[in-house]
Amino acid sequence: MKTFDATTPIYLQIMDDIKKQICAGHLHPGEKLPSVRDFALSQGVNPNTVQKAFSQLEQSQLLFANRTNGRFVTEDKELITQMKNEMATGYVTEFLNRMAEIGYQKDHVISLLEEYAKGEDTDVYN
Amino acid sequence: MKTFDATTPIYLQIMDDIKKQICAGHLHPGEKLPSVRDFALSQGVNPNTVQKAFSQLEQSQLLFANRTNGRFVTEDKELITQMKNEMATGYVTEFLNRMAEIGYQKDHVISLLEEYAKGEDTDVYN
DNA sequence: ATTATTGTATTAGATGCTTAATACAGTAGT
DNA sequence: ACTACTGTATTAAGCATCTAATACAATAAT
Repeated sequence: MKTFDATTPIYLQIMDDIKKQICAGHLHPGEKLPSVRDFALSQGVNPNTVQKAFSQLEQSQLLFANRTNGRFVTEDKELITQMKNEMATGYVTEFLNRMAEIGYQKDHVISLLEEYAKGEDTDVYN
Repeated sequence: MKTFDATTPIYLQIMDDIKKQICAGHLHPGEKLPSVRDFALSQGVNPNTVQKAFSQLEQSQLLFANRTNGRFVTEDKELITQMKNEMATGYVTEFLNRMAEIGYQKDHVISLLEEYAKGEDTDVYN
């Protein structure tokens, strides 16, 4: 049972979660996903909402479906690393843009980040 | 005439824009804002949408309204710097969380950022 | 005083997201 | 063959957002 941000469509948040889990390696290439119904149950949302998220991820080749066998993560590792890079650069540019919009130039941003990096270090992967 | 993200309510985007402009110093304490109608016209949205955004910013003390004289930016500079800090730390933590979620620990993030910082430097303020 | 401009309120309709309740088709497991 | 599970599709309802068209109240400008 996850909590969702009320200001963003749930199906988009589900898509984002799955993409992140694939990027992070928590979902492996070829791995089977829960069924639409099970996933909906576990997230506390309607199966239709999950179906919408899954089918859109399928359109972008990240998932593929066997008619009655279930849905699986793509086995195209190249596609996955590509997506990971795109998401990373997207986050970076969005972050720098936002910081610039409120008056922080890049030097300040980096100093700020270095402080935060010293603070805690709760990384598990890599 | 701005462009809005189709996946986020317009009134929230307007609120965010104004908050950023106040943080960046593009809108000064006590400065008068365009009228609801003018602002709506300039942004290509409905006056009701602007009214919603403005009135919510008023609730958080960032703006105040004179019944028929218009709307103005708060003159509480302390409040503004406080908001700026909150937004900055919010952006930083959100950014680091996102990067961690896709498998980048903080060391990598900083290296990445330093590359981007070298690339371009289009800062105008500070 | 009159006019124009301000914020504010109301009603109605269109659209997208979400839920709910079903139903159908294909296939793995038995 | 039968059962259970899979993805998929459809219809209806509720809700928030957005737009549109007005209207009212208060005041600055004239």
